[in-house]
Amino acid sequence: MCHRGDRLRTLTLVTGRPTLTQRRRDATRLEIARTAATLFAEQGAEATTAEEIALAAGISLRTFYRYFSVKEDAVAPLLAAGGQRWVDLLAESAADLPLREALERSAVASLTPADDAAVEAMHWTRSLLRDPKLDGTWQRVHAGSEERLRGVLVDRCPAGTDPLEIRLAAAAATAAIRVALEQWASSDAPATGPGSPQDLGARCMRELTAGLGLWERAGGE
Amino acid sequence: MCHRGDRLRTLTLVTGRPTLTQRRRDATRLEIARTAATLFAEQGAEATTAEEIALAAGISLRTFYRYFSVKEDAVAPLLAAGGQRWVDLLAESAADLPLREALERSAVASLTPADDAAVEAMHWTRSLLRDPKLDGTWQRVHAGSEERLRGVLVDRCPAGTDPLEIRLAAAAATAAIRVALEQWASSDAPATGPGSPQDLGARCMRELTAGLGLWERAGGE
DNA sequence: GCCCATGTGGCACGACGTGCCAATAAGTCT
DNA sequence: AGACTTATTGGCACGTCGTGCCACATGGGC
Repeated sequence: MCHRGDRLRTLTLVTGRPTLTQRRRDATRLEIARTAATLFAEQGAEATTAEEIALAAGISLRTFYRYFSVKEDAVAPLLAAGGQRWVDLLAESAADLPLREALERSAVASLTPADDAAVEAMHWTRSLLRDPKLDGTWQRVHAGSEERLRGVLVDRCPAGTDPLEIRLAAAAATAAIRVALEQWASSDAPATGPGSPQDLGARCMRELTAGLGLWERAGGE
Repeated sequence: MCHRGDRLRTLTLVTGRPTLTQRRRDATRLEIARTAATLFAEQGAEATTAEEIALAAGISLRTFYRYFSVKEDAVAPLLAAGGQRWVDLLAESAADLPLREALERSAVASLTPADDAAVEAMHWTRSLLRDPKLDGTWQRVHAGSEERLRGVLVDRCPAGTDPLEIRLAAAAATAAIRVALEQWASSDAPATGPGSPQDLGARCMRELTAGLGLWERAGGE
């Protein structure tokens, strides 16, 4: 009745950190993701076989499919990192900041590359976004972001807020990020300055969230 | 130098109608789609093989893949019909009607079932929408709608309108329809009345398009 | 009748993703 | 330390997917 897994899960609750093995899993996940991103950028996702990725990452094909259930999803951790950062920033943002403001600020912040590595990551993202085979993965990543965003919004809004309004707000904000990144990826604009993701993101976010009814009822004032 | 295909294409331009063979193709396409929808609704897309659909539709597996490049896309014509109707209605709508109004009216109209067959079609749509395997197809259908919508919007806006604004308007409107239909599909609400697609659609459309800058500049006053 | 374009079926093939089992690595307990 | 349990890995086989290729049928224009 008392399995080892339970104890580990308890440990996680106590220390507030994932297990060692769990962190190892995430590390290899990331390593596979980087390997896959390189190959996808070089020759396209279509021409890259799952076995190729697996061998390049130093694992067997079977193990690869234990980390990712679909070949294209191998780059999902990379594509999802930005969105993850976004909702994390929002969740940590000051509670007295108007929600709409907080939403836009965290979005812009997450779209602003902090260092050279982040700039490079954005250029990887661009080439991945241009690959039609990775469209499905890209959509799935956004669906995930939207869902997590909804969770955060629920926490910041008074209980009993119309779920549809929250859903619409999450959809609008996610669409803003999506359009901004797709627009940037299809252009030749640099990673910073006019035409950059944070520039487009701010404009898109402002327009798409301007008419939402959620702000009136749940300002967070 | 003068192939038969050229003549047929010319014919199409003259009569304004698709070729006979083209219409036949579309007819079988629809028949396959209906067959697939039935099977998917019965046993789920996962458990349905492409060969099964093909045989049930009276064609070979090889021919099936000449009509649809992906198994799940076999139901795309059904899922796309509503969106198609939507942008068609918008394109035909009175040019002096304010654009935002026209957008909402055509959306609601396309979401309102005209007869019993349409009601039944909506219930099919619901069960298809609940199948996680069909998510990708659903997204692709919406991407297609969004693109056609952009085309119509470009026509109705003065030349030189900021493409980003048009893109945002198309994204917002498409998101409204998507959210409305997904919300309805995940509920038990009937096809008409409160909680129905046209009810939700109107609310979603109003909120999501309220803050767009496109209307100020291109009212169609 | 012939001709040519298009649509169809059959077959083989590489790739995908999964179930299963045996071998190994990692972590726990005494 | 050693015995024991649990998680992770690799290998193999299997069904399905989607495509390239070729041979055959249909159907309309000459």
